[in-house]
Amino acid sequence: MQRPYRSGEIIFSQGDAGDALHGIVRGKVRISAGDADGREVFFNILGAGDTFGEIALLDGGARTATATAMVASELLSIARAAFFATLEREPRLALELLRLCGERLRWTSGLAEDAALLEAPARLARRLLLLGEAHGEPDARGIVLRLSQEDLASFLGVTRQLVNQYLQEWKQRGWVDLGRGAVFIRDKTALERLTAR
Amino acid sequence: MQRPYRSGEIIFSQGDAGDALHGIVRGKVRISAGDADGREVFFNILGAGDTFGEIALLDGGARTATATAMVASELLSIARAAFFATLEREPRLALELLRLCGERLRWTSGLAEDAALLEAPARLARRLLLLGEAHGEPDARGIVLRLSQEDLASFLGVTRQLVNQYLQEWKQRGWVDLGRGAVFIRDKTALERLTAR
DNA sequence: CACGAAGTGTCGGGCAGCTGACAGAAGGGG
DNA sequence: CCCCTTCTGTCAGCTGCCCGACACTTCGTG
Repeated sequence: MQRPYRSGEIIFSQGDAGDALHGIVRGKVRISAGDADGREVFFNILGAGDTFGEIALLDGGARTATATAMVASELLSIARAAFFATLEREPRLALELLRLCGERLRWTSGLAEDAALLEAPARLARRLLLLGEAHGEPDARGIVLRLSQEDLASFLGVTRQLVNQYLQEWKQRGWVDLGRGAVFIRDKTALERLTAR
Repeated sequence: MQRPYRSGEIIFSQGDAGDALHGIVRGKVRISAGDADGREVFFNILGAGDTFGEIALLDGGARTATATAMVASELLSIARAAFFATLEREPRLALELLRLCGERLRWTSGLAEDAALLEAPARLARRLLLLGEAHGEPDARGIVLRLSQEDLASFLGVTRQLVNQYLQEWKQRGWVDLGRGAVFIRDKTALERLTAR
């Protein structure tokens, strides 16, 4: 069934006993995990056409992450029982879900690999490029990424100050431009050079 | 089809255009990724009954990681085309693979989360416990984990020296015992306290 | 339009973890 | 049995990143 979510509304929380798969009809959803002290890591940002919540759907276990609507959004949800019932009648649905899982696994293992192998500036450059590709909108000042530096920091597992430090450096060099709650990517190639492993 | 692998033999390498799913009949396989400079991250260690290589199987893309036989092993492999052909006749296979994907996603996102949120000692304690659960053998000196400190370090994305430093500290306190190429877990509860987030 | 909240920009001080280096112990293969 | 390789244990710098703090700007809202 379909229903709207307000901006900032929590769709489900890490640890919840949830078992529904959600699809985004309209809007943006952020997937994150946090610890008791309020520190947070971003796993992903999803947009229209994306699906999430597949882990709990598959094994019926607790939610591994928290999903929050970043803007007013419209979500389509299907519960575990209903999903598996549909699967019986429509086996091709499984293939679709498998494709989704493959994609998700690529993204997540990429995150883990980057975290272990890359220094902060390389990780920042890499995430900027990936997010730019997925959610950036073209603009006079470059490809716009509507994310606060705080959010970027959570994405990398570093502090806001460090993110600011590198962005400032790159701004000097003309690689990016900065606005309140936004980063403008101006020189993709320069950022790509930074991510060289 | 089934075939044996020698200890240390590479099953597939990161970046390869592989498209087969592998199952472990006998032996142990390590899944890792590396950068150009030879640094390496471990993602997982798998044993008999486990399956791996599902990402490339699902989307036909490049291997995200390298798989190496840690000991002499026997693997069962099925190519992409054969797998999807079987899937047509046996739709329940898809459910099995979906369950596997859910499991893998849980593990991988746990890795990414830990890397971002936990300090080195907490990560070390956590991985010791998880690996101990999956691959530890009971022994007079505790639960044995047959892994060099070098390998443990790759698992966490830190240096061998740091791993050694914490293991020494914990050995003093009687929480673990150390041998060449092995860690003996003696006090699970103490290690669990360290992982508290 | 005034105020509070949220975001940016910037600084020092401190420390966790890295680099490089070396010595000793424990296998393993010829 | 001996040599070579692998692994452990340890130390002394160095540095990347964190923490706390504060000023300034922008935006939303009553």
